[in-house]
Amino acid sequence: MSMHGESEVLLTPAEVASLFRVDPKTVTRWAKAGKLSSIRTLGGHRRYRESEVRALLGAASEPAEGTDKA
Amino acid sequence: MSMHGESEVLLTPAEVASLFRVDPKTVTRWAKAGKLSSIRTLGGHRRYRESEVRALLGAASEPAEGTDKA
DNA sequence: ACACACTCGGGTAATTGGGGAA
DNA sequence: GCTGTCCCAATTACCCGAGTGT
Repeated sequence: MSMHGESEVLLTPAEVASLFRVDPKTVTRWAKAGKLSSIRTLGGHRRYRESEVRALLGAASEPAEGTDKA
Repeated sequence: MSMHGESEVLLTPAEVASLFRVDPKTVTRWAKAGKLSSIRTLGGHRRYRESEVRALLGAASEPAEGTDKA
């Protein structure tokens, strides 16, 4: 066996949906809306980058950060 | 130049499956469907071209990039 | 030659995609 | 505007036993 250790970890729609506590269809909508990048299998199913999902999960919108607009 | 002549890097079904986050059997199905070229070992096992796999993996839709260029 | 992991083949559930409506 | 659920068709995942690769 060879070890390259260079692959990007991809997540299935169900995985992402589970992480966000939403329906898999909703994750699909996010991908369609361009809010989330997706890689397609040769059969057309979507795979998502774990790193990107994690980043989005970590992006909290607490009332003490972001833009002080209003 | 990046030609190795006939020394093309080949990947095993498990390798390709890992890259696409699918089951090795699914990769086999892609090969049967002609969506992916495969080379057979003398025993009948399939091997895949890394360059081809990489090219197919590059088909990712990104959210909104190239817009933040003020 | 032995052992172990992987891949082969076929068949059957589960998931996903797309559209549309609540 | 956003999400969850319905339909149906396609794709994918897991079951087995047997052969291959190192």
